[in-house]
Amino acid sequence: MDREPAPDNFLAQIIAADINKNPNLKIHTRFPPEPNGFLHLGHATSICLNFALAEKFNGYCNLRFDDTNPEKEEQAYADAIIEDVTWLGFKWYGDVKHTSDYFDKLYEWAIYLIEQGLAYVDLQDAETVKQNRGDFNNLGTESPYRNHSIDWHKQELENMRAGKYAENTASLRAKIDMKHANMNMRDPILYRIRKAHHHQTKDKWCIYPSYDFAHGQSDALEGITHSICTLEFQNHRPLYEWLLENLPVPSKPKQYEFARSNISYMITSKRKLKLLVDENIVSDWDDPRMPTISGMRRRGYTANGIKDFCNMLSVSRSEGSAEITMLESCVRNDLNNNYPRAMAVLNPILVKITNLPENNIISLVAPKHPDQQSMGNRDLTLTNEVYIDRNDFSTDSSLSRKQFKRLVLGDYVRLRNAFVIKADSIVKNEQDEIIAINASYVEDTIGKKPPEGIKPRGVIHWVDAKNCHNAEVRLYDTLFTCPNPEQQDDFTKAVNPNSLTIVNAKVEASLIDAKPEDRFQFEREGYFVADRYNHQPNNLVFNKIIGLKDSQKPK
RNA sequence: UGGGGUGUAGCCAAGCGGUAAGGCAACGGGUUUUGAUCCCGUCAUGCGCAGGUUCGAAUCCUGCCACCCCAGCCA
Repeated sequence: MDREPAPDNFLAQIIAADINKNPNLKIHTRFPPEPNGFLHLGHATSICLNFALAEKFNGYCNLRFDDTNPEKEEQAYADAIIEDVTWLGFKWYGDVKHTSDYFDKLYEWAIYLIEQGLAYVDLQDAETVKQNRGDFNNLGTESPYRNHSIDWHKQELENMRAGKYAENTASLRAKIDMKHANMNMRDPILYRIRKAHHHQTKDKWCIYPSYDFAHGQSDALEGITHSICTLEFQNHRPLYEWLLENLPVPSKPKQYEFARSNISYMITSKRKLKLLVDENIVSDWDDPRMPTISGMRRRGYTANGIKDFCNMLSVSRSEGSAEITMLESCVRNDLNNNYPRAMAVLNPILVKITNLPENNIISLVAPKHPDQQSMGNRDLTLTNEVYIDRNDFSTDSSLSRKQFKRLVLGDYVRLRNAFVIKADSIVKNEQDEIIAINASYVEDTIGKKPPEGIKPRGVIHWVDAKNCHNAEVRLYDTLFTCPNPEQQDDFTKAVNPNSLTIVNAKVEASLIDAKPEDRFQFEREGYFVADRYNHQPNNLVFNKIIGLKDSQKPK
């Protein structure tokens, strides 16, 4: 349970050194999602990193929506992101921020740059701009508008803002170097025309700042000290710094990049995730098989399990793919330590205990957790009819005790939290299928060792057939059959046809009190959660979160 | 192809010139009324490769190799 604290990652080391140099430094990070989709596991690592770093160094972490592209963004996504971050258990500093909160300031700075001779309006269309940028092997060529007068550029920027130009026919560009080896420095676009409705600024603007022109300045405006992003932005850092250097910004944040890991058997490409939803391969973005935060939540993964995983992954600059077993281990660990046990039979077969009177009801008390008495107990009843799992019974008496620690015809087994029984005979239907087992119980074995000579093969779970509930149980497996679906030519071909199986189970009586999102370990089966949306007192629905670790040897 | 990055066990990863942490996985064994948990143990003469510097190199130098990112008015 108590893992070694992870050693400081390279970012924590950088921050520690910065604080060492300047003891008054107040660390300020930020998580800056674009509200254009649902958050997934990849975002979780970024969230955990930013919030954890701020907390570790007694600083702050902002939540800022990077909303510079009105065509892709929606308030509904922003709302979902807020819900996810909150569910993970993080509290951002102050109000939720938006890059769009700074549009006025950004526009002012655009004019400033023109006045400094460092930006210009280019009236070439998008295609021409692209052509003239050159490529890895060919230098770019300067725009004919590049050296027009400052006043001309100021006027044209005003014209852009006033809506006098169509989309892609004019843009504001930084005047840097069309021969730069870094393509991002070849007079990057600062403002482009988008005649679209923005979920925050409505119809106030028809020109929008690019990511590059907005991000660093927003960081500076918020007093961000360490601006952490993923590796693909490395090539943007020189531009990030160029802008902060040439603008009268109130602070000088520093950008650092880290590698975001892929996880085996998962995809985190937004486009591909969307395809799964659109093609009805999954029910929605929060389908329990999805790697989205909301999907994992509905699946029953715990926020602490996910956070432990992000911590365990650590932070580096080398990209790779983590095994899903790491995530599962963290989730299982949290679930094992902190959630109560119950019994549920997924594939029931009736056992009649023939030496127990018909109307006899035995009351039993079982701990909710084997090693955490503080969780208390639960009540169970036991009558002459119980259900056990079909897989826990065999007529093959040649099975060794080691191979099959369950009920075998003619042998003994203990019913978990109850007495020892012996299977005496089976009942078959016309199709020659076993429909019931006749058994007898061994007296005085509740909470006690059986008498000499009686050695139960093992312990199996059960539910009282006369006092239990039906429940729909949804069993999940990985959404993909291969470990690297993202690398496949057609990832939909790797979709696991058996990623969802629904069974009708019998669950112990106490589970009638389960509330949506309550989690349990169904003993010997795994961890389950009452479905967030479909579970009701008159319609019990449980999702399998994850199985128990199973060291059973292959037969 | 020009530029920017990264290579330590099956996977993630520490290591910052003094003789390879930790976790996941796997495999042995012990405890156990969950084939779980828990506990013990095993698991890199080796750090992408080849040279060099040094008493000493995963760490420094040189040269290779592999992989990732960049040629959106996306972020």
